[in-house]
Amino acid sequence: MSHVITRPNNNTRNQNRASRPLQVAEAIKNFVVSEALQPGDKLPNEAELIKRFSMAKGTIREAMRILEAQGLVKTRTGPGGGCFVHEVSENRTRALLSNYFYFKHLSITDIYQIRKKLEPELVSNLAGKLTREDIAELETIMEEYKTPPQNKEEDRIHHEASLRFHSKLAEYAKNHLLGFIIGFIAETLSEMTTNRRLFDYPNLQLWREGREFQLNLLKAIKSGDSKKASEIMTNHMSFAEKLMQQQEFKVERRFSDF
Amino acid sequence: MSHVITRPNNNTRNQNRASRPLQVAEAIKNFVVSEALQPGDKLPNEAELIKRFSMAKGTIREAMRILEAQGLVKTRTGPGGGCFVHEVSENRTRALLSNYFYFKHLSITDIYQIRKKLEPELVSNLAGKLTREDIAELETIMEEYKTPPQNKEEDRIHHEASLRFHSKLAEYAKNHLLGFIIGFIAETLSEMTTNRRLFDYPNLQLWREGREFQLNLLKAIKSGDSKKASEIMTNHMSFAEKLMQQQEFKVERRFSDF
DNA sequence: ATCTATTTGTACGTATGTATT
DNA sequence: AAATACATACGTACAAATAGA
Repeated sequence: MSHVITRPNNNTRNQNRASRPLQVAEAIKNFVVSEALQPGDKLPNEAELIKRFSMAKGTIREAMRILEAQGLVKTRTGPGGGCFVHEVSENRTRALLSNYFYFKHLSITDIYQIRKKLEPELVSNLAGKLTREDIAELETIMEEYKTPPQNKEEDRIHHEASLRFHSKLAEYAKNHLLGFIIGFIAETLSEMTTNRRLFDYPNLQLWREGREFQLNLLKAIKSGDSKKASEIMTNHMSFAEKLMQQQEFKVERRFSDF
Repeated sequence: MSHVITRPNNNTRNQNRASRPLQVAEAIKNFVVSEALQPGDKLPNEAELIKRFSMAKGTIREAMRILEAQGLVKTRTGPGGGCFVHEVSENRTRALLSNYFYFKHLSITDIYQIRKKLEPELVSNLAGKLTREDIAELETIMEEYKTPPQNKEEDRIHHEASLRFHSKLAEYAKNHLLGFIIGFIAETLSEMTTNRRLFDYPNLQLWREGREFQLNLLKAIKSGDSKKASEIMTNHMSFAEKLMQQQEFKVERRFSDF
């Protein structure tokens, strides 16, 4: 017997019960699970839900906004429109997670403690597993790194390209949890360092190390040398951490949009 | 000049613009950031927002539901009530993150790859840093572990207590990112294993190892021996992973409630 | 290209619930 | 206990978007 959407009976009075929209949202989530609905599947439409729950239009709509805010559904107007189950996107999840860290404060040390442990692990997994296309994508990013930076602007572009390089590696992770964490960290660093105090002149040492790192890493990955890849990443992480520490980043706090 | 809440002007027509409630929600988030509002600070009330945005009550309310779903605000009724900035709770964030992994699928191997790297790191940080009260809390959890399990039910209780032990350690992390990840994983495992296929009889070997682990770890932490603590955790992780692999867990997929 | 049917989105007035004073 | 100041819920009417004829 499958789960049925109905109005929860609140005979009990005056207690800490959830608001009606929240109740509706939870009921719909249970419905999705019990019916094993997949992304793209259609939920009952507004009119139908109003009937099933015996609640007002506004209440049902607020419930939909809750589910939408969580990224679990998308709605479309028009014929054939309605409310559809939606796979929660990585971007949205990252944004929600940054909201959590808006009031906490992460230091460079905190972030690099994780990076130093996980990124070597990641490249160790990837060694020998990337397709020609994957490699090509990484090489495209490296193109941006080809020449030494001539000015501050190029310095900034290089810095962001280097974080994109790490994000791209994260995308290839078979371990989705590992990939998500590393991707999240790369984005966080990218946001933190957008407004960073740049060196007074382009940093050639940084450029050289970064380029060498990418070249060596790619070579190790191509040749399937896990141990080597891991080592290269470990060394790079130590270098990057030291550099970031020196630069006294101005951490920009903000909420990410969706 | 600070950011001001006003109605976004959508002169443009018929394009992929965000829905009004979403626009309002984003505007309010920007307002919070620009005014540097802190948890507990009050947002303008419904009537006020209706005026400022020149939008209907329902639209404003839907926007509030979005922010509430993200855990960024809480509303209270009554005089002195209204909408208040709220620090996003860890539980809520964990729930949102599990939604993301609802459609991805994490294996025991995936999860333990992270655990094996991060949990030793955590206890290494904690060694010598815990207060008498912290230790006491951990010992309370260990109480549940004191006697060998007599039946399946006790076996289950022990298993959950052991995950709570890890969660508790995560709470003490100074590195909030590290703490969050470990706490999230512990909760995920706890959910995954609620319905696990238990052994036909209480597992004494598991109990013995678990208890020994907790005792030894606590000793190392008390004495401030980071290296020892890390080692003990590493060994325990290997043991736990092997055990989990053997048990062919039935992974229960569901959305977490709030 | 226009109309039509369908479905969500917006607006608003009213009534009710809830917590503080 | 009553008044007050809010949020919550309801129901209707109409606007906007979109697929298909």
